[in-house]
Amino acid sequence: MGISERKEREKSYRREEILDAAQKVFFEKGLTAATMDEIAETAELSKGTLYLYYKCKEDLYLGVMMRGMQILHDRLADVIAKNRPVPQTLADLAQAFFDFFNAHRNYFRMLHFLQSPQLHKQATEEMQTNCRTLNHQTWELVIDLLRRGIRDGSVRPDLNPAEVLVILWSSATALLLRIDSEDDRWHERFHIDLVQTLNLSNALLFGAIFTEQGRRQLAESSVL
Amino acid sequence: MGISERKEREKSYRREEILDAAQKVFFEKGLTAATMDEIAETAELSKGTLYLYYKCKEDLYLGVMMRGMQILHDRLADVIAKNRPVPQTLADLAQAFFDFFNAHRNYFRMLHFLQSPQLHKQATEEMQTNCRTLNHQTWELVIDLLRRGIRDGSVRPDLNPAEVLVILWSSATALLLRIDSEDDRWHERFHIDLVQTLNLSNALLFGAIFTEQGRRQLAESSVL
DNA sequence: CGTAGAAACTGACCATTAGTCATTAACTGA
DNA sequence: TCAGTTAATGACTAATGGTCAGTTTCTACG
Repeated sequence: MGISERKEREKSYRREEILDAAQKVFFEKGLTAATMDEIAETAELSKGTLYLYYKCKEDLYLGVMMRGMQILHDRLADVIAKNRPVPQTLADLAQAFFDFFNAHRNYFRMLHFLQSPQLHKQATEEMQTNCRTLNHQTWELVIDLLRRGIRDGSVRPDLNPAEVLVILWSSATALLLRIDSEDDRWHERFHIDLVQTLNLSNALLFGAIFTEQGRRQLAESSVL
Repeated sequence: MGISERKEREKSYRREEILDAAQKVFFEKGLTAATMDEIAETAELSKGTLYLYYKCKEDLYLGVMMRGMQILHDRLADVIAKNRPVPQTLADLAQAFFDFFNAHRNYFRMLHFLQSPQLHKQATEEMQTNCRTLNHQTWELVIDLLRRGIRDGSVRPDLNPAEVLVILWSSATALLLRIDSEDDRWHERFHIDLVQTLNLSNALLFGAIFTEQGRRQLAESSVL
């Protein structure tokens, strides 16, 4: 019978509508300053209704955050799907991450929520698991790429791909975070441009994880 | 006249007592879950009195955080004061940071507060400035060391010391943050030990920023 | 139709808590 | 001893996350 299906559709549509409202408010105010009353008003619903669809404020936040994670995942998957040589693909991934950072700054700022137990402790286990699963999927994409690089001789075979991933990912996100919040200060105080520093960091790490052949491949394609 | 001086002493002593109480509560509960009432009770003062000494909850938090930053600063300064060769000193600094992370986990967890405008926006400008100044001082220590390394030929002269600092600092803190909150998950899911990964990260970056001579120096002293 | 029952929705209400301020207590100096 | 200053108090306010009894809307069936 089609009615229960329609109900399901409406229900998940309503969930998305609520996320739309939450996103608007979280983007403007951040987690703490955003209020459930304002989200309810933006969604043109009563506060009580929000709680029929999401257990708590933090779950709403994670819901919005997952949209951002999905966008990032898709962008990176696109890059990998192009199937260019591994070294060039890694450079493209770094660029895609940077593009995501610029195009979706508000989502980027939410991504660190998962990192701090202090903050996400209140979210439901289920929501946290959903986020982490998506995270892991994205990481697996890159790990697979690194494995390919090891097989084709462009990535050092003595390195564990998962270790390489977490090193690249951590240093990139840490520097982007600084670019987001401290770029001016580093410019004034130390006369450096953190975007340039991010490129340097990637160059240093790429140089360290590629084989001689991998470095040659990257240099050739970068020259063009 | 000695009385006004004694009053000053008592005032700053009281400020420290309040920080002691705040520290205890923040360590146990974190910023959000800690309440001013509990801090007041722990300090055996009324809540109103807290606000005579600190403008807001966030200032108290930053006050406690600065204690941690000072400890870290002192540890790193100690290492640098030993005046070992630059490459070995950098390795020692990495180890000292890791030791700080282990010995003062609660302080470490507070350090990321400054990074997120969402969070520290409410703290007074003055308190934020104090924190950043201390931060800069610590960074200057390392930048000076890197300059020395460039002069003595152990660090690549084509790199900007401030850029090298922020790369090393960011990747180290980012990995420590993951070790703190995600070590188990990385172990289970990807079968890697993030502490080992941190060492790998440092090794890769050191290899990339040292000259041939610097790498030799490090290898020699590490062998011992 | 009409109605019983289910599902969706509401907003007044509660509990918690950051921050305030009029009042009180303690101290100082003459 | 006392006027004036400084320190401390805690009842109070406003804001806000979350709840739930009651209302409305929808569905299925006689």
